[in-house]
Amino acid sequence: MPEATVARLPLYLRALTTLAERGVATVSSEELAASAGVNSAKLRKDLSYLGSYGTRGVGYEVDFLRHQITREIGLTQDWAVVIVGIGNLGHALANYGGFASRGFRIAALVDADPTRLGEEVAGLNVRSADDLEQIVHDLGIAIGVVATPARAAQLVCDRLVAAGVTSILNFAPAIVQVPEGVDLRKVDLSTELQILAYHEQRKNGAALALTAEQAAELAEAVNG
Amino acid sequence: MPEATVARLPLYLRALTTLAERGVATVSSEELAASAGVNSAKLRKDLSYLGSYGTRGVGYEVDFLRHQITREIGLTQDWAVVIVGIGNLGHALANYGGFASRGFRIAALVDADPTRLGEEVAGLNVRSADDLEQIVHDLGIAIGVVATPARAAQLVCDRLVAAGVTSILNFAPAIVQVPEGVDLRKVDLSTELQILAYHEQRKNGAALALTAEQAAELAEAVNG
DNA sequence: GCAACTTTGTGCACACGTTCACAAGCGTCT
DNA sequence: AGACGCTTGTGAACGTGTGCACAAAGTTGC
Repeated sequence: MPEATVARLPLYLRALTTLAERGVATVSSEELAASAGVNSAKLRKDLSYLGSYGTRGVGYEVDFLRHQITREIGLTQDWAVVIVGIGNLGHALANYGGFASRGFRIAALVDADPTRLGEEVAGLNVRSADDLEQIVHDLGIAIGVVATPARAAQLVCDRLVAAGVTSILNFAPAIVQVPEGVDLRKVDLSTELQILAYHEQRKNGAALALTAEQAAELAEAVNG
Repeated sequence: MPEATVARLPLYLRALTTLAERGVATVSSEELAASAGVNSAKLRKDLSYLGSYGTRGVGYEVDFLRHQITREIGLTQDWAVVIVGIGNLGHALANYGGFASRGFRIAALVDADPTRLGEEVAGLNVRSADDLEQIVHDLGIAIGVVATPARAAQLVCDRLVAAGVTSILNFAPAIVQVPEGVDLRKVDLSTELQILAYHEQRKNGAALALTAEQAAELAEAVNG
């Protein structure tokens, strides 16, 4: 299954959940694509990787398709997650309700700052980073979320990997290296803003360029 | 300039900043690529869109290249940003130091909850969502960050756009539509985890499949 | 000044992802 | 039963992105 398709399945799943809550029983690729914000042909091709779960002339059964995607992504089981770094962002992540409702259970919170140990966040006690290996092992954690400062990110990832974690979601603004076989995704808040800034500047630049062109035309009109 | 290249420029910028702080004056594409975690050919092609700023046989001058990328992305000016939705995530974003240091100034915080109004977060008073249009206009805000619950996201985006915001970074787990000419990027925490879960499951599944294959081989060996 | 070495910038081939367009299949209506 | 309308699933064309490989261009050493 193409990586691009995998990245869109959660999108479809969310759209289907919304439809199910509204009591919709069947949906066409056109409708589902619209509510997921993608092209209908792309949606159909994506879904075709799961199998032929649609009915021609009718569409897709919402509940059935939802179950198929859930199974494909692996959300039928629940995943234990450890969050490392309980600063502002770590707090927000620990309290984020969207994880639990999608099969991700925050199993442990870890921080290196001794003054934070024992603090209760989202119903869990913050534990020492020294115990990271033990925690990962005891709770059978496969997914780690890194919300530490940039300088700690590589070390934390190394230790997570050494402890047996094979999937890491990194929020720290740092490039970290992981060995083959470990999946690493990164979410970088300021990178996203920088990409927006680039386009924003180009919008303004385009306006200025147009003005320059208009000025040139004007000059030509005056001189000609 | 290709979109994929634009998305990598902030990465290079960060790597260059790190090098500059270490006092490195020049860097080869090979070294820079390594610290940004990309292929060196890709790095060179990306940089070639900016111009021919390297010296053959030597490499790139760190400070100069940094300045060029900064200019290209549009970080020579600073951008006023409004954060809408001051919940857990909004708090974390408001306090995130990485924005200010990269030319993004949090100019206003807005929330719809009347009990939160006037609360001071990161040195700013939380203002009423009713004043959104006024705030955007008065402070010359071009970039909006949406950290509201999912159900409010579309309305907030509509109002931001109507007020003149042309770039939006959406953290709400909802698909929102924006008119042509408005840039929308979304950061979805649980989607990222779901993608990891998919690969995690496949790793385990692959292990099981291997076992099944081994079992088949074993069976054949026994029967044959 | 020239040869040897290093590194950039880029043409080209390939892989990946997207979109179009349409045949195949299902339900409905007469 | 057969014709008709609708929607899926997919082959094929297209566009974008990646990576190799090498000529061009610079530096260093003699």
